[in-house]
Amino acid sequence: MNYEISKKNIIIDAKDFDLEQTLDCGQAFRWEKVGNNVFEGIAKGRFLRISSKDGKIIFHNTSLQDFEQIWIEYFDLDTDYCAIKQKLCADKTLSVACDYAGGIRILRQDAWETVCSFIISQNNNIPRIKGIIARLCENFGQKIDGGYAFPTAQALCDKSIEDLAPLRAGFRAKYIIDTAQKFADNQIVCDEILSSELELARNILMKIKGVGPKVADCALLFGFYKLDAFPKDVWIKRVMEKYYPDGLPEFAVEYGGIAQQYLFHYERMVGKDEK
DNA sequence: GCCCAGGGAATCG
DNA sequence: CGATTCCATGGG
Repeated sequence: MNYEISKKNIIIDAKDFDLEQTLDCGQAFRWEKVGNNVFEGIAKGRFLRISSKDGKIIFHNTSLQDFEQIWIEYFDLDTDYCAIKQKLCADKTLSVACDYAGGIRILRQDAWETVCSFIISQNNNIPRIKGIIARLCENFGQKIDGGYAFPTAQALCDKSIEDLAPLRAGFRAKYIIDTAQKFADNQIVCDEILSSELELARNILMKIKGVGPKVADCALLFGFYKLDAFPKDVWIKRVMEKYYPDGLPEFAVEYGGIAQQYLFHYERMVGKDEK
């Protein structure tokens, strides 16, 4: 990973990395756009301000240690997205979709945080999901420099539905508590899921109340880095009927999750363009 | 199989 | 403006 250090900032090439596409695409819910090409958020218990300018990405006020130990992994900077895109773009539709959304990177987020977040995401919209998660962190997360960390499973496992009332999470509150208990007492072991193949990993996660196929696949893609996980929401179901009635082309399956992201945003952009 | 849960955003009339 | 629709999952 090539970088340069300028004052307290770390700067990299923004090749295959669009901040807005990556941070505002519904894979993570704790990033806020605070200006043109400037985002702030908290991940892995750290606050970060990150911006882009003139083909560069700038990690503000970041130590080399945090960059190397946290952010390279989180933003998946050692993965060659150019090569993956080349593979996927052999398909015509994917090639067009890639032109719209080719700057998306799949973040390597915390597994527990991701499962919990996508349970909250079910039957819900992004602004409200962000609100519930923000209140979850403020109420139960550790105070850190710049905000609140995502609460641990241990911090939530002994809570009642009434305790979670301030979140206004609705019927999802009971699922959050059930999930926290399963993570806290090792009924769910992240390492087992990480080392399992997609189908098995899915079945493990779906033992959690509130985790169906869609939530499981989102968690596996965004929290367990299973790039072949292919979450099917209503948008993607439409895309599949329209372009791939017989399924994704075989060569795209191993990177199905990345393809899903390109197609998802392509379809939504086209919808907006038509208006 | 069908309806509902709990809520706010988006869209419609 | 108010009314309606949307959304993923589990339980009755």
